[in-house]
Amino acid sequence: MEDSFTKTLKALADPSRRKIFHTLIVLASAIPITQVVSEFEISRQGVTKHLKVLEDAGLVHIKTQGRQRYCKADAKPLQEMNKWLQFYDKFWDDSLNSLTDYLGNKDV
Amino acid sequence: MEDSFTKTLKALADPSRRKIFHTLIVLASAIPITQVVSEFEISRQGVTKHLKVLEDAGLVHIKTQGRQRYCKADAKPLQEMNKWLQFYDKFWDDSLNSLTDYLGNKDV
DNA sequence: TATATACGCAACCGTTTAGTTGCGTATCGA
DNA sequence: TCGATACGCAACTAAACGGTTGCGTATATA
Repeated sequence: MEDSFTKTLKALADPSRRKIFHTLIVLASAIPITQVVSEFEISRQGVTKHLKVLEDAGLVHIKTQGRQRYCKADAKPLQEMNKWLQFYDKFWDDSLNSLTDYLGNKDV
Repeated sequence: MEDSFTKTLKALADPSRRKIFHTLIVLASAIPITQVVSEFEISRQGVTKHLKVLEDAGLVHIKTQGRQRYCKADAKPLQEMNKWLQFYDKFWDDSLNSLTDYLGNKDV
């Protein structure tokens, strides 16, 4: 299928999903889908779809309890993103120092 | 239109574009589109489209010189990504300490 | 001047995406 | 047991996406 990192990026590339993820992670506790829906202007099915994408990326975990499905955010997949970024931080300040550090020519 | 952060994430959510970006940034110099194309198995127009998305996200800068268009990667938009991530690193180790740090209840 | 090179633009195609509506069903409370 | 609640599943739609092909054109070179 698709690698997990691509899944994570795709999941977070949508503003609605970022909002849902943010809401859930700040809430820090599991809440039923209906309650998630009440925070947004999208339909229940719309939110459910977004939650599925987030769940597929491991950014949200859902467990059923009775007739309710509790959602909880999980930031772990972001670690991979952070790791990915760490490679590029050598480049983003545009300074020759960091670049030559990467290239290993510290004497230049 | 679309906010810059969403553009950045969408641009990088595609594996081909990540590869192009990576190739360009490691190369550290501006190269013509044709040369970029030669590194991949996608058609020239495919690569051009990807470059346009990357350029629109500020991850690549292109300048014309004669009949050639030189592309150069720019990691600056990644800083915004890094900043975004920094908010969430409080959550990804799952420890109560970091969470309570965020909540400001250091005495709990 | 003729030819090759390096591109842009536009059309097209199949797939995915973001979102909706409709309907069915399991669970809970009165 | 009956109605409300909390959902899933499926179908649908309009738009975007990743990629292609065809054609036109400016620039460089022989």
